[in-house]
Amino acid sequence: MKKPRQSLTIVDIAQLAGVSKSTASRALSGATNISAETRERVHAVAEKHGYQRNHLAQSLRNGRSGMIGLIIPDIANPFWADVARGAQDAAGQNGTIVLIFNSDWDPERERQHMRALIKARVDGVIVNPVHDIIDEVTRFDIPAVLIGSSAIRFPALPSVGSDIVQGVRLGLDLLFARGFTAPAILLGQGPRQARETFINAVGRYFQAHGRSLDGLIIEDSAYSVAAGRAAMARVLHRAGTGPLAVFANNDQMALGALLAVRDAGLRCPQDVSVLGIDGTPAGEFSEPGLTTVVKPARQIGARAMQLLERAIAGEAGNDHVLLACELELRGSLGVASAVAATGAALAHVGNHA
Amino acid sequence: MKKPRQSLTIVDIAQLAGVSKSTASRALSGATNISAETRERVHAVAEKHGYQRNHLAQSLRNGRSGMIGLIIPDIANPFWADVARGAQDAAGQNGTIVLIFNSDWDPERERQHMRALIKARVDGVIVNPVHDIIDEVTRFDIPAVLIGSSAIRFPALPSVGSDIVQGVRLGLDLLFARGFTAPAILLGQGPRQARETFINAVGRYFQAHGRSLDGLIIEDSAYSVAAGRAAMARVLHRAGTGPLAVFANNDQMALGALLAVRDAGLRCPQDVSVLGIDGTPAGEFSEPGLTTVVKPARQIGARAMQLLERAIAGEAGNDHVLLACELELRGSLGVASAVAATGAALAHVGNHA
DNA sequence: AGCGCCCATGGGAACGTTCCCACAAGAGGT
DNA sequence: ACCTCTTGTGGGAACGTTCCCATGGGCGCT
Repeated sequence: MKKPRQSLTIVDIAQLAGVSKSTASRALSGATNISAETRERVHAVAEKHGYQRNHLAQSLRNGRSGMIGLIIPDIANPFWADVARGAQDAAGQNGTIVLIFNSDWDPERERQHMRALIKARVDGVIVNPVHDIIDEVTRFDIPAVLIGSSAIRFPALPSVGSDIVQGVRLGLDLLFARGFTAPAILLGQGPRQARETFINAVGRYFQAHGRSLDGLIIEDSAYSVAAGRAAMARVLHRAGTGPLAVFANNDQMALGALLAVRDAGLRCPQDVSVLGIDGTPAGEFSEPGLTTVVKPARQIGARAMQLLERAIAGEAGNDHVLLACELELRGSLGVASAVAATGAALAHVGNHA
Repeated sequence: MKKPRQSLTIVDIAQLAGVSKSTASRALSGATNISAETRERVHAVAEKHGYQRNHLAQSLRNGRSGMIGLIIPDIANPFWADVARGAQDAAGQNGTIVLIFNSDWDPERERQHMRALIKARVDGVIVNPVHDIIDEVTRFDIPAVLIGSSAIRFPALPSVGSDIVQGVRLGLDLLFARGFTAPAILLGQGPRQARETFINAVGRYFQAHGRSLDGLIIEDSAYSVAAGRAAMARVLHRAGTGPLAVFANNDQMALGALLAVRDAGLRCPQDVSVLGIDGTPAGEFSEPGLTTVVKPARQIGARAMQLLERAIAGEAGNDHVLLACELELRGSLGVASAVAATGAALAHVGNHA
């Protein structure tokens, strides 16, 4: 019953169906110039023997591997997992296979992975660049799409990211509507573009409202729960108590802020309000639930895949797509006026504007 | 400066280095029978021109694609993302590429992905089987390793999973130590093996302690937050108030249980204690933090990869590896004796034993 | 009825690599 | 000095597919 170890080839199928390998190839690849009857027969034989065309040989011959590479920081990070999932779903529709690599924010790893992808002869790559190391991409000039906020540094390549300006506007509109017109800002660490993009968006928003960032509490930190917790402790120390709100540059920091509030013996949202940005699933279960600006992770992956397909097809156009964020309202953001008096924190920063 | 679109081949490199393609191949593949001097020269030329051997051609010729397939339910699920990461890290050490596919718990998708992997000529597969559809694996007899609790249904194939019996023992030991000798049990839904494995482990534990499951509140549910929340509401209804503890068959349900406790106006852990199993990151930020039995997701992936490599190498041995779980102590599990009186729930079930 | 044309098919080359075998040159033994 | 053994190298076949080109038969057109 079981076939011998050696898998059968298209020549075997051709013989079994009584045609040449060329005809069998035409039948299986869905070419036009073949009679319906022959096509059926070949398909029947192939099906019967469980034959699958060798993708390697196919790729080698026609120069298309049907694979694309995806380099992200870490698949175990929920945001990037969602991006990957979006890309995979979009790719799966044409039978394209996605090769996922984790850079771990390490330029050297990124470079190694790039080489591996070139070796594997992927048809294109989607990269969240760690640094300015897109040399490899441009060097082998392979179709590429950039994802994430750092894409802005490479205007020559198409890119997809979340619309941080719009997302920040969403968040600040909500904060302002709730009466928090001088929120503290928690920022991530230095070199990556994300920090820059975020604080610029905040600045632009304030400018549009005839104000400046002067007087706002802006705390530098890092993109982790622990760092956010520590940073928030510093904020609370600086601000005193009162109807304070904080807008963190990612959900991890926001969750840390939640913990810091509790550490200080304060309540959220009664004493301090917290707003995050990302949309991490953990925000659903914190107490209170984290109100946050959710980035369209899955759509970013899907859209990047679409753009890449266009690039591979040679239809140029290096678009820079920014996808809209959405607000997820949970319990961590209260109302400033609900607090008895205009608190110290608000008064403290208010007179600078 | 920039090379023409057509990437250069080993023949070009050979010519440039003044050797034959055979020699160039030997130099690049690290074969032994070649002079050190020639090897250096070829390598230098290859490096200079940014040449990368065509992995497709390589694979086609020597029958090894250097790729393995990984079929998991969903990469966007943190547990499976961790498994994937573990497998990737282990694979990366030999330059093996991991192809990740999401079955979404759908047998039809699983089958499609299996076919895609066969087509891509992967050297082996790691599968978390949705159902009994391992026909495809056995049909094409490709080296395979199973992961997850359903592996037990396919004794002929090597497998890796978490040691549920040990994990449940860990959890119940803790519950018993805290004075909860009759915890309620929240179970996931039917067809999958996980439910069976879990409840059997619980039964075995009780049996070892000279008791039976009779009288325990066992609530059937599904593996989601919403389902866990609803199921916990039913448990609370049945049990009345008191020093109740609940052991859920996954963290999602446990998080739902936390919400249900709050819905009912009760406090955790003062009134009700909750224990989960999985180790989902969201459990860190719930209020209180979720005490849980964490499954060794990353190690499962890594170990499965090792086993698969052995299987590919032909070193048979279909081991069934079970990796130990660990306890993560957070706030959701209290102490029964801390409650004023022996509560109604405990008394209710106690007399059945 | 004859001519050309299209359609279905078959044969061979090619994709880029590795493997097998042959061969030359030098070393070492009798 | 001859034979053998080793070491480095080159030439060709092979992996399984698709593409290009050639061929033959049927059909419509003049």
